[in-house]
Amino acid sequence: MISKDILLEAEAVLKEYKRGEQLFKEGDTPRYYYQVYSGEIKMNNHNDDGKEYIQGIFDSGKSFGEPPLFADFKYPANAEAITDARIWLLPKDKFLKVLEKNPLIHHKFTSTLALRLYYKAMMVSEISTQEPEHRILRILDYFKKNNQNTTTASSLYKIELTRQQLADLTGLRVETVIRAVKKLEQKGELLIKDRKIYR
Amino acid sequence: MISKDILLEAEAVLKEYKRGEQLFKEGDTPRYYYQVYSGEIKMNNHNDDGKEYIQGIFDSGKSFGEPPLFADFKYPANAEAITDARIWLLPKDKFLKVLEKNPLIHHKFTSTLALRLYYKAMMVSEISTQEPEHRILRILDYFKKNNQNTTTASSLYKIELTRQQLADLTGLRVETVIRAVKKLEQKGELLIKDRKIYR
DNA sequence: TTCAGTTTATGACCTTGATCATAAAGAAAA
DNA sequence: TTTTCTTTATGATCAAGGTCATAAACTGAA
Repeated sequence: MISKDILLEAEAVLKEYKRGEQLFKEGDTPRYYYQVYSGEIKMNNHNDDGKEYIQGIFDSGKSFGEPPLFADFKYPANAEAITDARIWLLPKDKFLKVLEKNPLIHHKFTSTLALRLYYKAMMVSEISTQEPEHRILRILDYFKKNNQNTTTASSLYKIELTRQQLADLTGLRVETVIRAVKKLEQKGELLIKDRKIYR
Repeated sequence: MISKDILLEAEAVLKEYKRGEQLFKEGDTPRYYYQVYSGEIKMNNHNDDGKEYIQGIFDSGKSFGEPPLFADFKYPANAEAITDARIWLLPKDKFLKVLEKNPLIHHKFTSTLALRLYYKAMMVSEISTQEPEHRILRILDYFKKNNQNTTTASSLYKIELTRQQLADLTGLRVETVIRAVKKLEQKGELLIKDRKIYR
């Protein structure tokens, strides 16, 4: 995340996207650094018959799509607005200059990449070896740990994801997620209130 | 990858490991930067009933296990010697100092992380949405692209992986890989000579 | 307050890749 | 040059999760 003043100084612009609009697609050449000002963005892939895999969901303050700026490759996934959103766009060369001038910011990005790698290593291992309930608990715990408002000291965390999103994040089908979530509720591993999942 | 003279200057030591020996395991606190001098190392996870997932295989010149040094988390996977190996070990703090003093090296690592993220994004999407033959071709092409000796201009690349390793990299079973590989040979997508796969 | 769209829910059936068993070919070690 | 271990191979069976169909609950816009 780059602070507003540095973004402005580097001449970043705030662009609006409508719900469902695509920011870039798999295979595109990366030209900008993207940082969410408001709204939610997802990065995803589709296989030939349309099945979706969600690589990540990014909200206020989060950046996305930087990796190819560091290593010079095409986008491996699409970016799409989940809700109406406003996004900071900073051209690639200006972004790299900001990093050069600010070693601390550079270090922050390296650390962000490391954390994303952790998430992906976890997910790919879960998806390739674990069964539905295990996968779901894992991702719920991950979201809880990383999005838990530290002020909200409640031990119960509300999952702000639909069953479909949960499915597309874990490589499962909606029906499977629905059934697994119910099973997990019976086992006391989570709570369902007003159709929302709490963990 | 850090050059030999910088490694020596930072007082890195060369440690020997026997085939099958473990360098560190999931959950351990990271203390060193690791770089392969000779031999091969794999990073992997096991689920409760022993099924393995291989996160990556690293040979001469490659480093591994750095992400947790940048963002301060425990190892998400084990590291194990596939063959007898000699590995450079550099204590975490000395490694970070090397990066501070050498922005170019720091940038190189950021770029390495970005590339690994690309690999993982590709694999997790493949594993969660694509069928066996597709997954296998994808990883074969990835290895071909990234390990192809540029001098060996031959368009045929020899895969130096067993069917079992291919299975553990793609979340499949050996039998499935064997059958899929044969199917792919029939379709002319690859070649089998002396049990080795060429693509 | 009706209507369209989204999300959750549930049952029946099916398909793919896992599992299990067994064996042969190669490679490595004794 | 046997013996042991690893790797590849192949058939039979099974089960988990996908697929399909249908519907109810909820949301939000007209």
